[in-house]
Amino acid sequence: MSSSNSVFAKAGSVWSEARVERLNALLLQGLSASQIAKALGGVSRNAVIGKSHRLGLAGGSPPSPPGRRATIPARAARPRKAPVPRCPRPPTPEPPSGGASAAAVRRRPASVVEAIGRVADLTALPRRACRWPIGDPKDAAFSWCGASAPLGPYCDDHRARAYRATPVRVASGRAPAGAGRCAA
DNA sequence: CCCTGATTCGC
DNA sequence: GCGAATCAGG
Repeated sequence: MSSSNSVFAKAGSVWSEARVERLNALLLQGLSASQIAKALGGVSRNAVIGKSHRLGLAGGSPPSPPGRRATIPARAARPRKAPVPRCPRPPTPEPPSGGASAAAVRRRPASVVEAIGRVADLTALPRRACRWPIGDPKDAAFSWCGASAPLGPYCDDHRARAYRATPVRVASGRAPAGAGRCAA
């Protein structure tokens, strides 16, 4: 049974857990696929989009902001080789209930820095401060690490999680939003 | 022409 | 599952 190599994305894979975390964080911030792609590095914008779709964070077509697609998804991609009559697409059941989804609150900043400036008041985070997103950016309690990160965008603790695919979970799990603070 | 995301298919 | 290619719109 040589099933497909469904080896889940782990350390070593393109999308490690840490990578996916960043992808989610940046996506929630409203960064564009290209921005995220460049932020992560090594991945193309299409890769980011594809991954976001697989994660279930399929954009959401923000109709409000100027530009950025506002069309129906009933478009057929290029006929690569054969028209292969696939199954008819379901009329996309709309789950409008519950709270606002990630795509519902996404904004459209021009850059990461801009996103940081608007989401959280990081006026005190000019440089060498850990930029690890804590909690949901859309949450009022959202905050950034802010610990000393002289070697990179993240502090020692988060750097390990960002660059290493080792999900070093804290003893009691993850720190709750708001309480996210790195011991400087 | 630039950008964006969405979709599909092949690997 | 991942990503290039392509489409489509602003």
